[in-house]
Amino acid sequence: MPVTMRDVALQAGVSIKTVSRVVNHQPEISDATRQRVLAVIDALGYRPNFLARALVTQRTQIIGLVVVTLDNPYFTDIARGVQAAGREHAYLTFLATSDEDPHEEQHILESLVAYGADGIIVYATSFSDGYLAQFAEHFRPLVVIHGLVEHPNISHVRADFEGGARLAVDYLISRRHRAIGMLANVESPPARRWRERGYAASLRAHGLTVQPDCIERDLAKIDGGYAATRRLLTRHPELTAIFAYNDMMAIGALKACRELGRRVPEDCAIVGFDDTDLATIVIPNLTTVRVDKRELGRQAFLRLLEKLHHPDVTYPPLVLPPELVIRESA
Amino acid sequence: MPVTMRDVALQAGVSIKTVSRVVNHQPEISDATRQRVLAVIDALGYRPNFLARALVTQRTQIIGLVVVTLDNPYFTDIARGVQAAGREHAYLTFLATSDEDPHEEQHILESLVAYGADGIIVYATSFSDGYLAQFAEHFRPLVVIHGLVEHPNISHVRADFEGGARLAVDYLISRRHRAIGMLANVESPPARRWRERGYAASLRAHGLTVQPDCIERDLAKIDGGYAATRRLLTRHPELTAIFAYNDMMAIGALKACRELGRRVPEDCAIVGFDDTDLATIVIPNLTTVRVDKRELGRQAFLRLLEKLHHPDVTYPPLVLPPELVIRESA
DNA sequence: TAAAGTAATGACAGCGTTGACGGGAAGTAG
DNA sequence: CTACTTCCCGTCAACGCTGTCATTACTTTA
Repeated sequence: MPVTMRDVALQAGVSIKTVSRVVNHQPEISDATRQRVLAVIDALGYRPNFLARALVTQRTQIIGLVVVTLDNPYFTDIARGVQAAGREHAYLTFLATSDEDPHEEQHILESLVAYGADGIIVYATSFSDGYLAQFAEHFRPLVVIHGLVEHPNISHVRADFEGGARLAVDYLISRRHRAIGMLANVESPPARRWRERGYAASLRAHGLTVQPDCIERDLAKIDGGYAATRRLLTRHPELTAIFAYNDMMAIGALKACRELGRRVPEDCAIVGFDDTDLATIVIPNLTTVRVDKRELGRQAFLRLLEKLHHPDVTYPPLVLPPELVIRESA
Repeated sequence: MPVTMRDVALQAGVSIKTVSRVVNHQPEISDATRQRVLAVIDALGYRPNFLARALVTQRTQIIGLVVVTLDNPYFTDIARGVQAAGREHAYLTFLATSDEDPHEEQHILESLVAYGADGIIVYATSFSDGYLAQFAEHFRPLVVIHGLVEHPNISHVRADFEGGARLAVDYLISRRHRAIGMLANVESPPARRWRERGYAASLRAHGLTVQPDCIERDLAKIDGGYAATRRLLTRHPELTAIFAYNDMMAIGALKACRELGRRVPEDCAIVGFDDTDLATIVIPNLTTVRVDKRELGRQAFLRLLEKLHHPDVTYPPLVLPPELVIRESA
């Protein structure tokens, strides 16, 4: 059914190779035959078969992007950054989500290599660290966003979460808050608790003591933020401010405060993280730490491209600086 | 670098075909050789090359899903539905966004067929209608969500937008609203104005006149909803209710009302559409028309699967019934 | 005028896999 | 003991394309 080069070649009275040359814009061909072949291609509706091409060239011009979930606009923004950058360099981005299922994540990675993706960008989840190390062993260019695994095949890109957290907490302290709680992600293993380290560092830097039970953990979603805030505020009613793991949790906190009759920011200031689009649709608008998500995605792609062209060169991790965005919630 | 079947075959002392049989779980093989081959596969870290396989079998087990944007959670939910259903049937879903660029959308479709996607699911945009018709001509199974083009290669899945709109407006009328405005999508060509038809039908059914300039158009985003509402409410201060094209526009309307000093729902009731996750994070929570987005995605995939197995059978469009969700904004 | 390009095309092999078919060994039946 | 199965495995071609090299037909240069 599908039209192949052979069909075109037969019809145009040239060799398959000549058709190939036309399709690939190779110069060593006369204008006359080029036109003739082009005409036949058009008439027959020929489309090159990338699979076959990829099989021989060993390059697919496809890169894979694996993220945990698309629920959080944070990830869709990153995806957009990657896709846009990829597009500019004639790469097609294959976006796949594991839906928080580590098993599925593995499956996706395997499929990606089986289909010959030229490179892969992974947003690291707590689950994948161990697996990634071993995966990098048998796979080519890999860029990990917010990853921890050191490996020559892996390039790293991240935002300075710790610095961002300091920004947030410093600000709260500058606004005379002394009892500041934190909403953390239960799923973060110790090594990934950058925000918590920033939170603690800021408190200490201002002579405040860090109380571990002022950090409440839950899923990094709206519901998790809601539940965590209720628990935190019942245990520590004296808190006047909360620093949240991300905007999702901050929004949950907002909801909890409303239910508990605490005005935001008067009775309880709230600072989020990521500066997703959600930050400006809730009331009060979220004061939050902005991460340039598109840039993160873009840089991830560029790093990948770099690795694609120069497989042996190793770059230091790229770290993007976050920025505090002051709005209404704190 | 990559390990091929040939390598495994050599190492195991069997033919390539035998390795192939093991990899594909074919029965006609003795347990002894199977174990031996398996051992070598493991030792060498062999991974089958899907590209090569696809080239000969003419099936990739990949389906493409093309949506306009991932900004609106509406689309990510649909994507999840498709991916989940695909997973169950051993299909990998390739999600691609055109970012509202019709040219890019075309490019994506072409790439998808070039890479041999077994089928494609497209969420129709106003731009693609004409192109899709012609595309369907030279491409196999295609499922279009909310599409209009009739073609034997195309299956249709949609939600009953018109019915949903009637639900919303009927409800507003039952709450004694008589002056009801609507926020519409500028980009919808007449044929796709299901919601507007539902809106008009409901008004008429209740003996109310439809005033065309009570329908204000803008981009179907938060900002668009905001701007449209400001225009609408200055032109028609008498309106006591607004039916919005989707939740995004409804959220924009919420913001506009707040700025204009109109309380929601007391001074101006607002009904959204889609029931995305955003509906419950804004204040007041959005009364909206629920569309089962995951189910929409799931059904789209199932339709595709059906077409894959029985290319000639044609099914009538599948239409999902929406449902009114009453919350706080109306 | 012969030697040496140069430009345009074709022949051929191979990318890694599978489908179709073939054949030998072992088992079963007559 | 022959004939017919069944089981296991191998050979070969092909999927649609590109890289390499050979070939032909002209030019150009000394």
